[in-house]
Amino acid sequence: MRDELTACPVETTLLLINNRWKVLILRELLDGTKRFGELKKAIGSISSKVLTSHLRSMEESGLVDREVFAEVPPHVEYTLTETGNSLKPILDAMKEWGTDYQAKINSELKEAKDN
Amino acid sequence: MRDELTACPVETTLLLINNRWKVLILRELLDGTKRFGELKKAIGSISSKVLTSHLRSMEESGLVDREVFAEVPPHVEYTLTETGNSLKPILDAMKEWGTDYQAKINSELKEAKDN
DNA sequence: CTGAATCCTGATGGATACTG
DNA sequence: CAGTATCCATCAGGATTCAG
Repeated sequence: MRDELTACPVETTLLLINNRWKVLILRELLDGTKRFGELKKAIGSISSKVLTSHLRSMEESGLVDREVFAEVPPHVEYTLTETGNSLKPILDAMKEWGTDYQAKINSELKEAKDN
Repeated sequence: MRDELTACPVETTLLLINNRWKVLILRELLDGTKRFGELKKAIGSISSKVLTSHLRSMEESGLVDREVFAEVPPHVEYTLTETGNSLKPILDAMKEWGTDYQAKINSELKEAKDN
Protein backbone atom coordinates (compact mmCIF):
# COMPACT_ATOMS: atom_id res chain seq x y z
CA MET A 1 0.00 0.00 0.00
CA ARG A 2 2.94 2.22 -0.73
CA ASP A 3 1.84 3.73 -4.02
CA GLU A 4 1.45 7.37 -4.54
CA LEU A 5 0.88 6.55 -8.16
CA THR A 6 -2.13 4.36 -8.34
CA ALA A 7 -2.29 3.36 -11.94
CA CYS A 8 -5.69 1.75 -11.64
CA PRO A 9 -8.66 4.09 -11.27
CA VAL A 10 -10.49 1.50 -9.23
CA GLU A 11 -7.72 1.62 -6.68
CA THR A 12 -7.83 5.38 -6.70
CA THR A 13 -11.48 5.28 -5.79
CA LEU A 14 -10.79 2.69 -3.19
CA LEU A 15 -8.14 4.84 -1.57
CA LEU A 16 -10.80 7.43 -0.90
CA ILE A 17 -13.61 5.26 0.35
CA ASN A 18 -12.13 1.98 1.45
CA ASN A 19 -12.76 2.93 5.00
CA ARG A 20 -15.82 2.16 7.02
CA TRP A 21 -15.80 5.56 8.69
CA LYS A 22 -15.32 7.44 5.48
CA VAL A 23 -18.32 5.78 3.98
CA LEU A 24 -20.40 6.50 7.04
CA ILE A 25 -19.32 10.12 6.94
CA LEU A 26 -20.11 10.21 3.27
CA ARG A 27 -23.54 8.82 3.89
CA GLU A 28 -24.29 11.41 6.52
CA LEU A 29 -23.11 14.27 4.36
CA LEU A 30 -25.01 13.08 1.32
CA ASP A 31 -27.93 14.03 3.46
CA GLY A 32 -26.72 17.60 3.62
CA THR A 33 -24.34 19.87 5.51
CA LYS A 34 -23.62 18.81 9.04
CA ARG A 35 -21.70 20.12 12.00
CA PHE A 36 -18.90 18.21 13.65
CA GLY A 37 -21.04 17.30 16.62
CA GLU A 38 -23.92 16.20 14.45
CA LEU A 39 -21.66 13.87 12.54
CA LYS A 40 -20.23 12.45 15.70
CA LYS A 41 -23.64 11.85 17.16
CA ALA A 42 -25.08 10.42 13.97
CA ILE A 43 -22.26 7.97 13.50
CA GLY A 44 -22.28 7.10 17.14
CA SER A 45 -19.32 4.97 17.91
CA ILE A 46 -16.59 7.12 16.46
CA SER A 47 -14.09 9.04 18.54
CA SER A 48 -13.35 12.70 17.97
CA LYS A 49 -9.84 11.89 16.97
CA VAL A 50 -10.81 9.42 14.30
CA LEU A 51 -13.62 11.56 13.00
CA THR A 52 -11.31 14.52 12.73
CA SER A 53 -8.61 12.61 10.97
CA HIS A 54 -10.95 11.21 8.36
CA LEU A 55 -12.61 14.53 7.77
CA ARG A 56 -9.20 16.07 7.23
CA SER A 57 -8.25 13.34 4.84
CA MET A 58 -11.46 13.71 2.90
CA GLU A 59 -10.95 17.44 2.80
CA GLU A 60 -7.51 16.90 1.36
CA SER A 61 -8.93 14.58 -1.25
CA GLY A 62 -11.40 17.24 -2.27
CA LEU A 63 -14.48 15.37 -1.17
CA VAL A 64 -15.45 17.60 1.70
CA ASP A 65 -15.57 21.31 2.38
CA ARG A 66 -14.90 22.58 5.86
CA GLU A 67 -16.33 25.91 6.90
CA VAL A 68 -15.40 27.53 10.18
CA PHE A 69 -17.62 30.18 11.70
CA ALA A 70 -15.82 32.67 13.87
CA GLU A 71 -18.05 32.29 16.87
CA VAL A 72 -17.89 31.32 20.48
CA PRO A 73 -18.58 28.52 20.98
CA PRO A 74 -16.96 27.26 17.79
CA HIS A 75 -19.11 26.23 14.89
CA VAL A 76 -17.79 24.14 12.03
CA GLU A 77 -19.76 22.82 9.12
CA TYR A 78 -18.89 20.05 6.75
CA THR A 79 -20.35 19.79 3.28
CA LEU A 80 -19.69 17.48 0.39
CA THR A 81 -18.04 19.05 -2.59
CA GLU A 82 -19.35 18.32 -6.04
CA THR A 83 -16.74 15.62 -6.28
CA GLY A 84 -17.93 14.16 -3.02
CA ASN A 85 -21.50 14.18 -4.16
CA SER A 86 -20.54 12.46 -7.37
CA LEU A 87 -19.78 9.37 -5.31
CA LYS A 88 -23.46 8.90 -4.62
CA PRO A 89 -24.08 6.50 -7.51
CA ILE A 90 -21.35 4.26 -6.17
CA LEU A 91 -22.79 4.33 -2.69
CA ASP A 92 -26.20 3.58 -4.15
CA ALA A 93 -24.83 0.67 -6.12
CA MET A 94 -23.18 -0.65 -3.00
CA LYS A 95 -26.37 -0.25 -1.07
CA GLU A 96 -28.35 -2.14 -3.66
CA TRP A 97 -25.82 -4.92 -3.92
CA GLY A 98 -25.56 -5.17 -0.16
CA THR A 99 -29.30 -5.43 0.17
CA ASP A 100 -29.46 -8.27 -2.31
CA TYR A 101 -26.54 -9.98 -0.69
CA GLN A 102 -28.08 -9.80 2.76
CA ALA A 103 -31.32 -11.19 1.39
CA LYS A 104 -29.43 -14.04 -0.19
CA ILE A 105 -27.55 -14.84 2.99
CA ASN A 106 -30.70 -14.74 5.02
CA SER A 107 -32.56 -17.08 2.71
CA GLU A 108 -29.63 -19.47 2.83
CA LEU A 109 -29.63 -19.39 6.59
CA LYS A 110 -33.32 -20.06 6.58
CA GLU A 111 -32.92 -23.01 4.24
CA ALA A 112 -30.24 -24.41 6.46
CA LYS A 113 -32.55 -24.11 9.41
CA ASP A 114 -35.35 -25.83 7.53
CA ASN A 115 -33.15 -28.88 7.11
CA MET B 1 -15.45 -2.69 13.43
CA ARG B 2 -17.02 -4.93 16.01
CA ASP B 3 -20.32 -5.60 14.31
CA GLU B 4 -21.37 -8.99 13.24
CA LEU B 5 -24.68 -7.41 12.45
CA THR B 6 -24.10 -4.76 9.88
CA ALA B 7 -27.42 -3.05 9.64
CA CYS B 8 -26.44 -0.95 6.68
CA PRO B 9 -26.17 -2.71 3.33
CA VAL B 10 -23.50 -0.30 2.23
CA GLU B 11 -21.36 -1.48 5.09
CA THR B 12 -22.06 -5.06 4.20
CA THR B 13 -20.75 -4.47 0.73
CA LEU B 14 -17.80 -2.63 2.15
CA LEU B 15 -16.93 -5.54 4.40
CA LEU B 16 -16.47 -7.67 1.31
CA ILE B 17 -14.52 -5.32 -0.91
CA ASN B 18 -13.01 -2.65 1.29
CA ASN B 19 -9.66 -4.17 0.73
CA ARG B 20 -7.19 -3.29 -1.94
CA TRP B 21 -6.19 -6.88 -2.46
CA LYS B 22 -9.73 -8.15 -2.65
CA VAL B 23 -10.53 -5.67 -5.35
CA LEU B 24 -7.45 -6.59 -7.29
CA ILE B 25 -8.34 -10.26 -7.01
CA LEU B 26 -11.85 -9.45 -8.07
CA ARG B 27 -10.58 -7.59 -11.08
CA GLU B 28 -8.43 -10.48 -12.14
CA LEU B 29 -11.19 -12.99 -11.74
CA LEU B 30 -13.73 -10.88 -13.59
CA ASP B 31 -11.47 -11.69 -16.47
CA GLY B 32 -12.10 -15.38 -16.00
CA THR B 33 -10.98 -18.39 -14.02
CA LYS B 34 -7.41 -18.24 -12.84
CA ARG B 35 -4.99 -20.45 -11.00
CA PHE B 36 -3.32 -19.48 -7.78
CA GLY B 37 -0.02 -18.81 -9.46
CA GLU B 38 -1.61 -16.77 -12.19
CA LEU B 39 -3.32 -14.58 -9.66
CA LYS B 40 -0.12 -14.12 -7.72
CA LYS B 41 1.80 -13.22 -10.82
CA ALA B 42 -0.87 -10.90 -12.17
CA ILE B 43 -1.19 -8.99 -8.93
CA GLY B 44 2.52 -8.94 -8.52
CA SER B 45 3.33 -7.57 -5.14
CA ILE B 46 1.20 -9.84 -3.01
CA SER B 47 2.58 -12.58 -0.81
CA SER B 48 1.25 -16.12 -0.88
CA LYS B 49 0.01 -15.78 2.62
CA VAL B 50 -2.02 -12.68 1.98
CA LEU B 51 -3.36 -13.95 -1.30
CA THR B 52 -4.44 -17.17 0.31
CA SER B 53 -6.12 -15.50 3.22
CA HIS B 54 -8.12 -13.18 1.03
CA LEU B 55 -9.13 -15.93 -1.32
CA ARG B 56 -10.32 -17.92 1.67
CA SER B 57 -12.25 -15.00 2.99
CA MET B 58 -13.86 -14.36 -0.37
CA GLU B 59 -14.70 -18.01 -0.64
CA GLU B 60 -16.39 -17.85 2.71
CA SER B 61 -18.34 -14.82 1.60
CA GLY B 62 -19.55 -16.71 -1.42
CA LEU B 63 -17.78 -14.54 -3.96
CA VAL B 64 -15.29 -17.10 -5.15
CA ASP B 65 -15.30 -20.78 -5.98
CA ARG B 66 -12.20 -22.84 -5.36
CA GLU B 67 -11.64 -25.97 -7.35
CA VAL B 68 -8.85 -28.36 -6.52
CA PHE B 69 -7.54 -30.80 -9.10
CA ALA B 70 -6.09 -33.96 -7.69
CA GLU B 71 -2.83 -33.77 -9.51
CA VAL B 72 0.85 -33.59 -8.87
CA PRO B 73 1.94 -30.87 -8.93
CA PRO B 74 -1.16 -29.32 -7.36
CA HIS B 75 -3.55 -27.36 -9.49
CA VAL B 76 -6.13 -25.04 -8.02
CA GLU B 77 -8.51 -22.81 -9.88
CA TYR B 78 -10.42 -19.84 -8.64
CA THR B 79 -13.59 -18.61 -10.26
CA LEU B 80 -16.05 -15.91 -9.38
CA THR B 81 -19.44 -17.11 -8.30
CA GLU B 82 -22.51 -15.45 -9.67
CA THR B 83 -22.55 -13.31 -6.59
CA GLY B 84 -18.96 -12.36 -7.20
CA ASN B 85 -19.67 -11.47 -10.77
CA SER B 86 -22.59 -9.34 -9.73
CA LEU B 87 -20.09 -6.95 -8.20
CA LYS B 88 -18.92 -5.95 -11.63
CA PRO B 89 -21.21 -2.92 -11.94
CA ILE B 90 -19.79 -1.55 -8.71
CA LEU B 91 -16.25 -2.07 -9.88
CA ASP B 92 -17.14 -0.41 -13.15
CA ALA B 93 -18.68 2.54 -11.36
CA MET B 94 -15.57 2.84 -9.24
CA LYS B 95 -13.39 2.67 -12.30
CA GLU B 96 -15.32 5.40 -14.01
CA TRP B 97 -15.35 7.63 -10.99
CA GLY B 98 -11.65 7.05 -10.41
CA THR B 99 -10.86 7.93 -13.98
CA ASP B 100 -12.74 11.20 -13.74
CA TYR B 101 -11.16 11.95 -10.41
CA GLN B 102 -7.66 11.35 -11.69
CA ALA B 103 -8.36 13.58 -14.66
CA LYS B 104 -9.60 16.29 -12.36
CA ILE B 105 -6.55 16.03 -10.12
CA ASN B 106 -4.23 16.13 -13.06
CA SER B 107 -5.84 19.18 -14.55
CA GLU B 108 -5.60 20.91 -11.20
CA LEU B 109 -1.96 20.06 -10.94
CA LYS B 110 -1.43 21.42 -14.39
CA GLU B 111 -3.19 24.66 -13.57
CA ALA B 112 -1.06 25.02 -10.49
CA LYS B 113 2.01 24.57 -12.62
CA ASP B 114 0.82 27.13 -15.13
CA ASN B 115 0.72 29.74 -12.39
C1' DC C 1 2.53 -25.66 -7.51
C1' DT C 2 -0.13 -24.29 -3.66
C1' DG C 3 -0.12 -23.33 0.18
C1' DA C 4 0.74 -23.52 5.94
C1' DA C 5 3.56 -21.86 9.99
C1' DT C 6 6.22 -18.24 12.22
C1' DC C 7 7.89 -14.09 13.26
C1' DC C 8 7.97 -9.19 12.89
C1' DT C 9 6.56 -4.50 11.73
C1' DG C 10 3.96 -0.20 11.06
C1' DA C 11 -0.34 1.75 10.88
C1' DT C 12 -5.04 2.31 12.56
C1' DG C 13 -8.21 2.97 15.83
C1' DG C 14 -9.99 3.26 20.74
C1' DA C 15 -9.75 5.46 25.42
C1' DT C 16 -8.75 9.25 27.97
C1' DA C 17 -7.62 13.77 29.27
C1' DC C 18 -7.07 18.46 28.13
C1' DT C 19 -7.86 23.29 25.60
C1' DG C 20 -9.13 27.79 22.99
C1' DC D 1 -18.18 23.13 20.50
C1' DA D 2 -14.59 21.28 18.07
C1' DG D 3 -11.00 19.69 18.29
C1' DT D 4 -5.59 18.26 19.99
C1' DA D 5 -2.34 15.28 22.55
C1' DT D 6 -0.95 10.79 24.40
C1' DC D 7 -0.74 6.29 25.14
C1' DC D 8 -1.94 1.72 24.15
C1' DA D 9 -3.85 -2.61 21.94
C1' DT D 10 -4.82 -4.72 17.89
C1' DC D 11 -4.16 -6.41 13.52
C1' DA D 12 -3.28 -6.58 8.58
C1' DG D 13 0.36 -7.50 5.89
C1' DG D 14 5.42 -8.54 4.55
C1' DA D 15 9.49 -11.72 4.73
C1' DT D 16 10.96 -16.08 5.30
C1' DT D 17 10.93 -20.89 5.73
C1' DC D 18 9.01 -25.30 5.18
C1' DA D 19 5.73 -29.07 3.26
C1' DG D 20 2.52 -32.27 0.62
